[in-house]
Amino acid sequence: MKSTFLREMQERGYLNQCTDLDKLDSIISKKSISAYIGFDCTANSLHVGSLLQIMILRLLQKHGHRPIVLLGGGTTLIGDPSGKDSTRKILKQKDIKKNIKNIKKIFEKLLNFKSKITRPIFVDNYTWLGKLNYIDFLRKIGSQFTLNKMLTFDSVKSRLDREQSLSYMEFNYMILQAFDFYKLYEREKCILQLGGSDQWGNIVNGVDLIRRIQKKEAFGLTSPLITLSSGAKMGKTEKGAVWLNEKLFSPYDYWQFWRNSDDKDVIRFLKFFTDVDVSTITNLEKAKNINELKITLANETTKILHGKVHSSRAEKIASDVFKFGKINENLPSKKISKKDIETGMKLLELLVDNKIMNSKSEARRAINNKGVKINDLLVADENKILSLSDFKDENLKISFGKKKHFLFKIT
RNA sequence: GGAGGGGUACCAAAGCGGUCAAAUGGGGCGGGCUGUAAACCCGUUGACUUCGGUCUUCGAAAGUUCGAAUCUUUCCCCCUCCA
Repeated sequence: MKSTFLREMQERGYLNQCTDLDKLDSIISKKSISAYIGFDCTANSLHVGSLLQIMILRLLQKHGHRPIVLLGGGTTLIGDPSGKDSTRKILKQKDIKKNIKNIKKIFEKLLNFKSKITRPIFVDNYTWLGKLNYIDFLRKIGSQFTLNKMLTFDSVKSRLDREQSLSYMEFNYMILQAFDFYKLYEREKCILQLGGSDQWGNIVNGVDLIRRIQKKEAFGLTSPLITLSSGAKMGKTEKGAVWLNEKLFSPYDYWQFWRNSDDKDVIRFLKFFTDVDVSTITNLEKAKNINELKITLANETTKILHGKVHSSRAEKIASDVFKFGKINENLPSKKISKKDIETGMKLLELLVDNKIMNSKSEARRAINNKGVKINDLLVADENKILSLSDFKDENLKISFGKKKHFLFKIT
């Protein structure tokens, strides 16, 4: 392969399928191009499930190409049926707008805005989808699609095969996504659409549409869907999704998420989710033991998203907590008033009020299962009432299990 | 349109008048072992509780009964076969 971009894509394991790899390679090795990935705006943050796609955008920049981030303000109003059993709830436009704003902030942290050539472009497809004229659209775009072919697409077929209902609205999704690509080709000279392998069908439609209307060639390139070695989908933990927004998922938790990776995933993840050179990773693999590698993984991934300060802080907290069992000042901490303690605060209430536990029953259970510690001392009494003597230097560390620690400070 | 089968907790699946807050498996959580890993073993898995109990839950609603996840009626949804 000639182009540095595709070569690194391959080295890192990002390549799954391409409409015409050789031709794309020869174009991309000669000049800088624009490529786009579409993101769904159903939630007000992206989670690790989208991270691979973002890494690909970063890689584009690294090799001198311009990423286009398409935020699907229009298509989210419709809902992509790919890979889904049932129609998902339809969001209000107001909520989608809010989501777009928040998601954009994540990209601002992850992408590079310094170079003029590779500075990302943000587009919201509502800009053009929102003002489509139905008749014009059917005549110009709808005429290019045959029902015969549309019915063969996996996203459609699997629904129909299982006799799950598929609304006419959702059925149109693929046409809209194809139209997006066509629009971006027109507006930004975007000749490449990237995406997860589940997007193959949608992407190919866009490539076809550009060929038919513009008589020009565009390309589609997909990356594999990443699963954990356990077979589970990436990005879910006991706490729910691993969000990229620090308000929903703290840098420390994010660091811990990577630190807790399965042994078998570590090298793959270093290639997928860090900027470390593949050759360096190969050397690291020999030089470091698996736990050191996990720390490298956690540091590198956290650095990319939250910055160096947060990543080294998280590492410090972790080593204090796990290696030395110390109370680290930087643990997520909450304040608690002296008065409340003096008047007798129940441990159960503290646990539930601070969302450490979801209910008092759950908290009771945890205590009875020997899972709750105060300043590293096991709590035996489920009805324990906190007193000032439980505090050590005005600090109260509550641990749930071995990994979750919370700090309370008296004020 | 006709015939049959089914909707049970996070998921799968048993229960088919009281002993059912509901077997079992998976998942989750906690403990043990370890390396903040995997595998394995143990415990736990509706809520509230003054730990006596109380309240809510088996697709929805109404009913029979001292008593219903279990029986009856109506409604909604899903699946299989035939047309």
